[in-house]
Amino acid sequence: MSRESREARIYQRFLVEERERYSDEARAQDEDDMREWIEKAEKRKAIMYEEHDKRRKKRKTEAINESPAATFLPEASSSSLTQPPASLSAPVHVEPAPPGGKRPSSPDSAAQTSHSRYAVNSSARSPRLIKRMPMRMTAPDDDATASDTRALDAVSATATIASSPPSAPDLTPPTAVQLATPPLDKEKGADTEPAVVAPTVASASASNVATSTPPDAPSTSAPSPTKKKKRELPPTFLSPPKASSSKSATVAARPTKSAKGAPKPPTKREIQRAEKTKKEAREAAKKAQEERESRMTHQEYIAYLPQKYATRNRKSVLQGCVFLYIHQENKMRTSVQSRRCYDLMWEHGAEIVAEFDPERVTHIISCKPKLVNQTCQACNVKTIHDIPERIKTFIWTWVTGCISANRILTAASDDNYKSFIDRPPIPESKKFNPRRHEERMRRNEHDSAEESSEDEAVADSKQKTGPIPVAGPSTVVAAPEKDDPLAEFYEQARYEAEDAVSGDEDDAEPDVDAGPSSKAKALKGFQCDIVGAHLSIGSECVNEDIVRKLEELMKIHDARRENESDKFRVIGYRKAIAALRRHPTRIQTAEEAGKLQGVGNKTSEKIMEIISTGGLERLKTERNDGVDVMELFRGIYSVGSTVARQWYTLGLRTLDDVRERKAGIRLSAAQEIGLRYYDDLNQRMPRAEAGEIYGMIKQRALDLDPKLDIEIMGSYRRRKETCGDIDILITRDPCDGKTHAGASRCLLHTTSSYHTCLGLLMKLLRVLHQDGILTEDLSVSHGAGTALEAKYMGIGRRDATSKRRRIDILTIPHEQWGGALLYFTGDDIFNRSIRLKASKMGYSLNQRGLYKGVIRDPRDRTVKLDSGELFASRTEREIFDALGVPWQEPWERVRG
DNA sequence: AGGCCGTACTG
DNA sequence: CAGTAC
DNA sequence: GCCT
Repeated sequence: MSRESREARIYQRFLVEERERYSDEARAQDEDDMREWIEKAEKRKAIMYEEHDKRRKKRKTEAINESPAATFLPEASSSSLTQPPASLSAPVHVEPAPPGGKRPSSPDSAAQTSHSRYAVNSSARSPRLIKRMPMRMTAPDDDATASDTRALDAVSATATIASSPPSAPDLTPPTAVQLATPPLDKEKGADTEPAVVAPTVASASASNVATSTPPDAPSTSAPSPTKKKKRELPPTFLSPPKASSSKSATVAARPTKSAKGAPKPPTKREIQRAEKTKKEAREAAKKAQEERESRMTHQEYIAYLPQKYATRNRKSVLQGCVFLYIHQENKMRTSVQSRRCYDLMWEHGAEIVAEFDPERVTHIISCKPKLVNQTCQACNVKTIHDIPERIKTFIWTWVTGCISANRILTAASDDNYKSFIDRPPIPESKKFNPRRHEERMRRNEHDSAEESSEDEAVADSKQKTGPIPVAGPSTVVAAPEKDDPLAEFYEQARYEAEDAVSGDEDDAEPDVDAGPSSKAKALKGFQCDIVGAHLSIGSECVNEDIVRKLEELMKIHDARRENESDKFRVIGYRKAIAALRRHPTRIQTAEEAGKLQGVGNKTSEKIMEIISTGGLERLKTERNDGVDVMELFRGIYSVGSTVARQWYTLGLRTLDDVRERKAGIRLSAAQEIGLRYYDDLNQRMPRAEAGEIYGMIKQRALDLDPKLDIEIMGSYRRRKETCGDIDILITRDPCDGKTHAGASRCLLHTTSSYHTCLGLLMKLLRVLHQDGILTEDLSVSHGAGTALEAKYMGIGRRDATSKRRRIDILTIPHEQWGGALLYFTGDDIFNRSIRLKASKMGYSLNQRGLYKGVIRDPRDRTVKLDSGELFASRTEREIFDALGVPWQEPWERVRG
């Protein structure tokens, strides 16, 4: 009550102040803009989804008919170049239909209409509108592509006009700013979105529930606290997968309980020590347990499950299912992953069998896609079609999907078809529903009505929401909800995460009884731990010739990129090269090279060859013009290896080919911009210029709100002599009740003050466009209009005479300053390294901060079953300390 | 043999 | 979802 | 590619 009302009061004051700055007329205009903006955005999004869906389906069917082919062809370009004859001479912006004309007509017409609309837009807009009203959407929303014109469009358009008149449309295509739908249209968006009035530090800690809630109706009227806050924590969101692992049946005592019961009174140190001994005992037991388990066969482990979980209640999500799990492992042992999968399935109520029994098995779960052979083998059938239709075949992600949705997913309700192994398409449409119903009836005799009657798709959206990480000051640990069924799980996760740190802290604490303090804790071997790694970088490298050759080789692999492993090969090369660059003395022998971190056998052999012969055979044999062309194409912003190869395969060889849209290629808005300023954007700018542009932007931002915190990051912050782009980070201390965000949806609907809805970033962009500092936009994050966290990516320049430069602007919640700074300062290798270390220590590091207690899907580590809890993020140093990484100034973080 | 950073926008 | 970027 |  008190917090809400105080926030409301603060917000009221904020409104009053804001109102004073606006004339009635201006406000009315802004309100219109905003309303219109929201409507259009929602409509457009709907259309886009629809279109996209259609297109995807179409493409799918096409793909089947067409041969894959498209490998790297060294020559034979000329023939394909001449293939679409008409197009080459045709006026540039008339796009030739793709060969075969499979696509709907939209592309061509879209390109044209958007051009013409561009003209209309820019001329029809009254000067006043252009000036203070970039949100205006004049374009009718008739076709998906053209309706891209929006938001900043007007502003960027004006800027573009200056440089090249619309009469040459081929040179100045519209700046298709993609100011996509604001998060407003998602329930979720509105909720997670921080309020204009962010809770103060104190109030944040006072509420242990989720994040700040936007002050509902700031004034009196009927506040509707009902629907919004429903979601705090879905009753049974997901379950502790990890829990099982630590649950060694032998270790009965649940340390979590005591931890929960005894909050703070005893000194921190005492608790830590007590926990440490407990933890050690636990760990020993756990390890022994793991050891035993790993020696079991799959069959044995499955048989052992009931015993392992004898003392625990099982969840019911998967109740009634009988799973056969398909894996690729040696039958005599079980891997950790498989065991975790078994655990998870069992814990959620599934029965598991080791051998296929068509009478019993209801689902076949494959640990990964495409294990058709293994599946057939396990089921003792010839083809996958011989498996009775009633038995569903899914891949593992389906299981985690079911668990987080808390229901059995079906192909009908879940369009994630990837979760399903390809089976004859018939059952899906026709027989599926009745059968599903029938099945459901059978397996849910007990908990009946509610489940079977529900519309799954709808139910899904209700339940999906996960727990929201507490974004408070990192020192505050929110207590889990008393009646939250997952409380104990969170507690467990937290406890385990602390294990990871406490060891490190021991090292720092002199008083702890010597003993096992420095156990295995000190994780090492991470690039980020090496202090002074940058020192040998600045000067010209003594191994430059070697590096050159290896870089060549890397580029070749980069260009080829036929499969996933090529990607990692490139990363491997990059690391080796970085190590070589850092090495201060001339490499003399292969052994010497091999000692470097990141340089292995293969590379040291190559190095040896270079040293002795001065060249690399491999370079000569592998090199072809494809590599050069791919490199050329990839220089275009937003063109990556895939597109570059596509174009090459289509016969394109030069940028002019691209400009002329040979072979009917189409460019995205960003690619078009990237192409237009190809030369500018591929050139690094002198450090001084970056500083100047930063200064100009900072000035304008401070004009809007003097209390902003603004910092330049990236290579500038690392003190590089030249900068590839300009990264600017903006935040604002919410201590006075204001933030840099705009109003959230609920405010928009409960007040009539739409003008306040424009977040700082939006306002700033407007100004920068007006002043000609920003000239084009590449992408603007959804939250730019309203959210605390938003990212802008675009192009700008110091003045009309200088080159165009990449500019990124980021706004973030104040408490994430450290995490964001760390991340956007880099460099790349340092980031990877420090994140890897975090992950190995049981944390997760991202641009928002360091999280602990993150639970990942044992199968797919990128899937988080629990997003964890913010652990440190206020300052960079806080994060370094938590990870045991020695402090390094930004310019000391250079690794590549 | 299995990893290799983690997240967001576009279309 | 794939591709791209940071 | 490299590393565990």
